[in-house]
Amino acid sequence: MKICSIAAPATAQEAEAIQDALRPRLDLTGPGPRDPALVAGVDVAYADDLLAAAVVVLDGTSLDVVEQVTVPGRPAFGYVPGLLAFRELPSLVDALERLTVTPDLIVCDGYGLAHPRRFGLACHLGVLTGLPTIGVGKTAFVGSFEPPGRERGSWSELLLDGQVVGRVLRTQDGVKPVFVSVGHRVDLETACHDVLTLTPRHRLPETTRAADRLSRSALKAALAAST
DNA sequence: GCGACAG
DNA sequence: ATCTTGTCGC
Repeated sequence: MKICSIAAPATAQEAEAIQDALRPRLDLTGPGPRDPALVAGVDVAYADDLLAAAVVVLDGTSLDVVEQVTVPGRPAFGYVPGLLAFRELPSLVDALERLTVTPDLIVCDGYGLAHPRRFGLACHLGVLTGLPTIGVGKTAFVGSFEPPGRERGSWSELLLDGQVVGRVLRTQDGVKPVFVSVGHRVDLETACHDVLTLTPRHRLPETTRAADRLSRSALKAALAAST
């Protein structure tokens, strides 16, 4: 699939300006894909100045792997809270371009609309690919919230500046909740529905679990090959 | 001014 | 993200 490449800012100020310039291209019109046929998970693993980006496409119903791609690379930007996209997206876009199928939804590690400038990694990847995207974060980043009920499916609003920017969602009874926010072309209700479909027995979506494992093994292989 | 801070 | 042993639970 063809994807717009991400700009390479030299400074944090430039990076923030790029986010502000792209934010108007966001499509927050719902509802987006409910029970998508093909769902992609993306992740990046690091070791010193090397990295491995991975994309895994799953069948939305069986959750079986349909296709997977890995790409070795170098971090394009330091880790700066709020600017994660500039660090991870260059390599992830490379990997996505090598995909032979087009996913109906991309599940990102991290945040989307729940972001200081309302343009987290999931939003950025959505604008670049034109595909529906959502963000699923493992830890708190921005926004305030009350803990959701302990049962799977319980959720509470993630509020930022008086606006609902996401949901804190319990994906399994008694486990730590995850932070769901929309990226592009999906509404929050649909995003949470899809996350629950992707978490039949674990806290994290099968897409992120698969992408995480793949990126780590690819990094290990790249490390061995460079020796 | 001082912390906090996705991955 | 990554560095890391044993340990509790399904």
